[in-house]
Amino acid sequence: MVKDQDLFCNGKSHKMERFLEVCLLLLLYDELGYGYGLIEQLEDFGFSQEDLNVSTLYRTLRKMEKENLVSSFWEEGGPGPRRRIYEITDIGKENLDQWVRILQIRKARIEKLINRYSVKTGE
Amino acid sequence: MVKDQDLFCNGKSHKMERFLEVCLLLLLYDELGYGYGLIEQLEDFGFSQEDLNVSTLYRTLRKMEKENLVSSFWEEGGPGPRRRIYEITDIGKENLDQWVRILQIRKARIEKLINRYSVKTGE
DNA sequence: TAGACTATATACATGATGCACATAGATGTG
DNA sequence: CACATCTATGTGCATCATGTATATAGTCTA
Repeated sequence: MVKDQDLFCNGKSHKMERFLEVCLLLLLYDELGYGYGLIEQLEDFGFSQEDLNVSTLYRTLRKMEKENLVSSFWEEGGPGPRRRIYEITDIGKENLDQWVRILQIRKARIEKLINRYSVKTGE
Repeated sequence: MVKDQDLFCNGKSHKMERFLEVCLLLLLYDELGYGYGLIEQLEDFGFSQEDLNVSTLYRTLRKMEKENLVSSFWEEGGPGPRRRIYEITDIGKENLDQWVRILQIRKARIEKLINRYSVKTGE
């Protein structure tokens, strides 16, 4: 019983479909970024270091580039291993705008459900 | 360009992971229900008739029963084809409670992102 | 009795994500 | 110099939730 609850509340259920993608767009809207470096910045959006899957991060960035939401280039002469620097495109900015609208709808739907539940359980 | 936008905003992107499941738990928390009949009630939670996938609905209910979140029985002597009536279990109620907590976290994360975006775009 | 409607369900495909592992250059240490 | 460690990027396979298409079967109505 306790085991199942633990499993259920282990943080994996907190994931939201394509939320990472939107966060990345917003971060890159501010400034250039590269995969490994974005990990820290993602903590602000509720992604813990353990939570966040590095493979998913890189895969997502590559996918976003295929869809022309971001573009990338190799950093010249920085310290350490070379970095692929990402930059948001105009299409990416439009896309972000649409995502925010979608998230507003999601938020409203969640709010409605929470309210209906709290009414039932006696506020 | 317009085609891509249409594709992006066609409602499919409004889906939220396992949100249907939580809505079903809440509806069955109120009263007994059966698959086909629940479709109408789901409109309250932002599922349009077109949107909502009947296969997904039935599949989800069966899955929930396997996990002992709901139990079911065949209706006796009602009108029309026989209905499988679903009922929430105690485990289902606990589960719903946990889901609501998760949704509160999701909501907070979405809010934070929306706020950061609107600050950037000039409120 | 033929067709439409109600109702439930399965088979196959897709898309997002997680886990494990591969690669490779940079840096530090004995 | 040799070796381990850290930074950084990526791929292959598995899983999970969902969508599409289709199957089945009883009921109601013209």
